[in-house]
Amino acid sequence: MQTSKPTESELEILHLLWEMGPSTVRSVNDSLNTRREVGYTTTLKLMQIMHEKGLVNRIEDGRTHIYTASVTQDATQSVLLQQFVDAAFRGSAMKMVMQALGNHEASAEELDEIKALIAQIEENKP
Amino acid sequence: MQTSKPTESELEILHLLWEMGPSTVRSVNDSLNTRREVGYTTTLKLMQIMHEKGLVNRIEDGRTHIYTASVTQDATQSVLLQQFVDAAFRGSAMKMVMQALGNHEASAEELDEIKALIAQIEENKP
DNA sequence: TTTTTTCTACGAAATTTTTCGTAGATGTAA
DNA sequence: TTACATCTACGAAAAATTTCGTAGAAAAAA
Repeated sequence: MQTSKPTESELEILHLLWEMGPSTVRSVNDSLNTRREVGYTTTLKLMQIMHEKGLVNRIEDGRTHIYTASVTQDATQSVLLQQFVDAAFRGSAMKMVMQALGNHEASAEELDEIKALIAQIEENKP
Repeated sequence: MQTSKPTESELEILHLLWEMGPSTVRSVNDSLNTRREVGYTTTLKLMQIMHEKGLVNRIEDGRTHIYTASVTQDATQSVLLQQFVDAAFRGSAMKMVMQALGNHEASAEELDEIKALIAQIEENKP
């Protein structure tokens, strides 16, 4: 069940749905507009397209529709990550990780988290 | 000097230029065609656009043009990575790294590399 | 020299993504 | 009830990206 890759705008909406849970077009549009100006029917159309693609579910509540993401954040990010690594790093996830670690100012806690994860991976395959 | 974000097709060509060094449109198109079918003038047009955007340099060698990438692989990947992390992980590079490490089967050597990098980062800011 | 191949320039078609206007239905306020 | 606000559906414009055809110049082959 390969979830189709969302476009950038669709991804923005997915993030809001993951964050806010079941939402109307109105509330999604309101949230979007705290970041940038978008017309209501623009958001509506996008969410209709996402529904056609199966990225979101919707139920009718009287006259309005309530939308929820039908793909999980983890699965979506996993697909996007894979495609990004292929396109930008020619498939080398490790090179990408190294670049990310190098660029980014990681806190001590974050580094500890990563070390713990690495230790765990190493345990599972000696 | 922020290098403009290349599109996916442009990125594909940049990878070839990074790999092959100075190249003609012909040789870039030949390489592309080992992966998928692309018309010669399609590649030509793309490289002309990339030249306008400043993504590549070119010099004339008689009738033909020789192209080279004018942006480095590291700088480009850095820009792309930043934008990808923003769009797909809401800015959390560490979450992305964790996901990448979790998804990907990393070899012992690769994990060692990462551990070394982390150790180095920790040294530089105690 | 004539023909054929190979190059760039250029414009525009085709495709994908984003944006919005309009219409019609339904609910809400006056 | 009438006027106004809000919702979906729909089509299509606008913008960004990708693709390719044609023309004309220059080189290579015949």
